[in-house]
Amino acid sequence: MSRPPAAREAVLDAFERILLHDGERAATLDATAKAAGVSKGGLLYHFATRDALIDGLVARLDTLVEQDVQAIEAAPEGPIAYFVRSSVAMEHPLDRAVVAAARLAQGGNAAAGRAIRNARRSWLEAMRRHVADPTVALAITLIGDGLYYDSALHGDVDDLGVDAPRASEMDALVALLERLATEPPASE
Amino acid sequence: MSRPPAAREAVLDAFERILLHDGERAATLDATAKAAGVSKGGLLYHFATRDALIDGLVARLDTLVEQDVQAIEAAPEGPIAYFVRSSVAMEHPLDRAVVAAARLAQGGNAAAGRAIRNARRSWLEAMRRHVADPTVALAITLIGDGLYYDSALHGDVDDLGVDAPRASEMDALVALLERLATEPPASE
DNA sequence: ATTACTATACCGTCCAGCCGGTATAGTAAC
DNA sequence: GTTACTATACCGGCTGGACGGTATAGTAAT
Repeated sequence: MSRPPAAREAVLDAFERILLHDGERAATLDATAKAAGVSKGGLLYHFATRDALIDGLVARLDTLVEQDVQAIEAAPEGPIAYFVRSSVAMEHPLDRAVVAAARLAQGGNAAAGRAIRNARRSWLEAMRRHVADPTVALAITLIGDGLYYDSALHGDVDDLGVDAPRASEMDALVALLERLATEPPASE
Repeated sequence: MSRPPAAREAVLDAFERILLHDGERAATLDATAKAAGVSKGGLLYHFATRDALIDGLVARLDTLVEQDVQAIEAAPEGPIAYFVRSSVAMEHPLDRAVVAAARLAQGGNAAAGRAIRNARRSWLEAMRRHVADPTVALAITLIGDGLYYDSALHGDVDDLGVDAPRASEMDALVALLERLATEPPASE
């Protein structure tokens, strides 16, 4: 084992970045290699096919989701606040990986689809563990999905402006959901 | 006008269908023409460029959204139930157009992005008109987005199975949201 | 005669994947 | 401690096919 691979992670980062910013159509091998500062041959050394590249990103997502579920359990501000707020934080590696994988899943890639479904299931289960009313747990995860969807519509990180929830709206939303979670399951 | 155009709508339908089912990468001019049962020349007769095709779909979405907002106001089951339930009905022309446009928006198309933002704004405004608490209105539209996002992850119409909300869950969700909407704005 | 197409051939560009080559570093015989 | 070899990491040019778009000649409904 002679040289540590420098290109591998750089390629994965670049692929993710292009998927976020410009969509799947733009995420070609050439564009990815260029953005990673790697030759095309170098890219293909690590990922022999485009599908292998996708698999690499999916593997990264899987581990990040696992970590996130643990973070939800351990969050000092509580699981609901942590989950809802983290669904709009597009600087976090997890959120970037989720949106990138979602783009690939929508392009028909099976592995990416499986990874996204797995993530959603993990989150729903985590919420169910902390919220008595399963309907409230469902509502919370759906709101998380909605926030992801919105974030994903603005390729750019800046200008979340017009329709993305403002800070005060997010505060009110978190407060509403936490109130619902502590209330008795109420009328059925 | 000597002959009514038969291919135009067929092309738009096919383009939408491929976008839903296989993603933007698959929605090429050749594939669209073939799926519409139209020659490539015939497609290009109506839509001179790929962007023109997208504009056609965007225009269709705009009118459907306008109609939907009126339907929300007039819905006999109430605006909330109508809005939430219609966000998972992927057989409706509106929902198909929304998801198709979302795919294009994520690919970086500006017109599609504008149309999606316009739709979201229209729905949020409609909910605000019918729900006293603006935070509840926001939560409802986010849940709508989340349901769209989920639907969009299954390219297929069938097999919404595993993680899509079941009928009973949807009933409970609608009941929860309607309870929230009629309750006083509560603790602030 | 105008409109709405079909069918086919073609062009330049882009893309996925392949391949021959190179650079670097560790291994080990002598 | 130099020589010989191997493995890993990467470069960059190439090819065949697909894609967006153009062009043209012809057909059929109104």
